[in-house]
Amino acid sequence: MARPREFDEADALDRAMQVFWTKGYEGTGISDLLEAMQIGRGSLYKAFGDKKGLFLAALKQYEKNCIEPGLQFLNDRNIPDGAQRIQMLLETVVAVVESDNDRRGCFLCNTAVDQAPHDPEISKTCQDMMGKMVQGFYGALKDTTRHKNLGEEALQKKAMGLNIAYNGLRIMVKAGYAPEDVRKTINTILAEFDLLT
Amino acid sequence: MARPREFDEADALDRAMQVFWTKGYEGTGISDLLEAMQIGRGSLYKAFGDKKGLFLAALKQYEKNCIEPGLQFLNDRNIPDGAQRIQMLLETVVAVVESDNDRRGCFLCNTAVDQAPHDPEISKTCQDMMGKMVQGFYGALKDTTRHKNLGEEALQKKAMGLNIAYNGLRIMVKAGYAPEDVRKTINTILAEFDLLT
DNA sequence: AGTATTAGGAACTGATCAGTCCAAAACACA
DNA sequence: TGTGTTTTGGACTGATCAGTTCCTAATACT
Repeated sequence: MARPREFDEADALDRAMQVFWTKGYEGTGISDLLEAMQIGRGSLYKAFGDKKGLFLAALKQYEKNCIEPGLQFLNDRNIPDGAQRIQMLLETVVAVVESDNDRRGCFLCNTAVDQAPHDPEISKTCQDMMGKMVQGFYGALKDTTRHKNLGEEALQKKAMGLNIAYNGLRIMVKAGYAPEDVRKTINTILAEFDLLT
Repeated sequence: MARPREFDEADALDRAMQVFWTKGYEGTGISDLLEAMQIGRGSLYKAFGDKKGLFLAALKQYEKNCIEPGLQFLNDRNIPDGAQRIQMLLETVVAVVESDNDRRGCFLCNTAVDQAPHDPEISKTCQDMMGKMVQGFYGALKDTTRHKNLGEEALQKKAMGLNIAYNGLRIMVKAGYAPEDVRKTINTILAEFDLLT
């Protein structure tokens, strides 16, 4: 018995995510969001509370749209060798630069760098999401012949190491390095972590 | 034949660097800078041009104050084993958290993430500075018994790999991870890169 | 002392910031 | 066709943004 919402919330959230991802939290104005989301001011504040609320919702949307598929890929037994899965995931980092000239990096990493230190709620969300990434690497590592005999703790540590390497690669891209340099570094990482196929 | 400057430029730059480092470019207002630098608006604009000019100068100051000493340390033969120098450098990343609860991370990494993609001049500066970091790791690697027999290219690649691991560790700190987790990851990195002493 | 030149600082610019308010609009139900 | 409830979007708020202007202060040189 009320007026129904005229916009699709998930759709609007996707657009908001893209804006925050591209311009960062501080770099994004409410007007940028309104334009991208194609909704009015009142609707935004009624649906998401305030800027930070919308940002957190967008971050969760990133988890659903980008992190979760990554995890599924890292645990996808259709590619039997986990090392190959890891290699393919790392190569997406450079692929998006080459195909779309997309240097926005990882929205999660970006947020960890520029917002997590200033807000405990965002900090906690970042740690949770990074924890999931680590578990993704862990799952892939368990499916490698070379490491399946390692203990659980050793695998966890290696997974954490891979995750910070992944984050570092994302920074390298944002700093502006050429795709071939990034690719070379990916190979180095794979070699050092004993993941060359 | 003119009025002399009343403030010390390097000193003011140090303070500006601290503010930008702590709050980021977008998060920093001119008023924040004026308060920290203890100078007036006119002086700031006369001496540094505009906000971006001041930021670039502060970034250079970071290079001089923080990057260069790091490079010297990585190449300091008073510690004969390069692997130990690398270990000690990585441990400073967690040490600043434990002693000062300083989670500002690396000003260079922060800038690469949130400003480099939006400004070619900053992008270039970031790449230059990261290149220096890589050369620092390279110098240390050359002083390790285990790797001195590696070819130059292999050493360069390993140095680049260490640099992105370093960047990843910085992100981990900013995300809010506990010092013991970071320390554990440092050990993992050292192990994977065959740098355990 | 007088003059040229630069530094300093406060008042001011228009633009933009996040957020609020409110009247009109659109629906469900009676 | 009312009536109650919620959405909508534009007008508006005061605060802050980066940057300019202009007058005074402080020096060096003649």
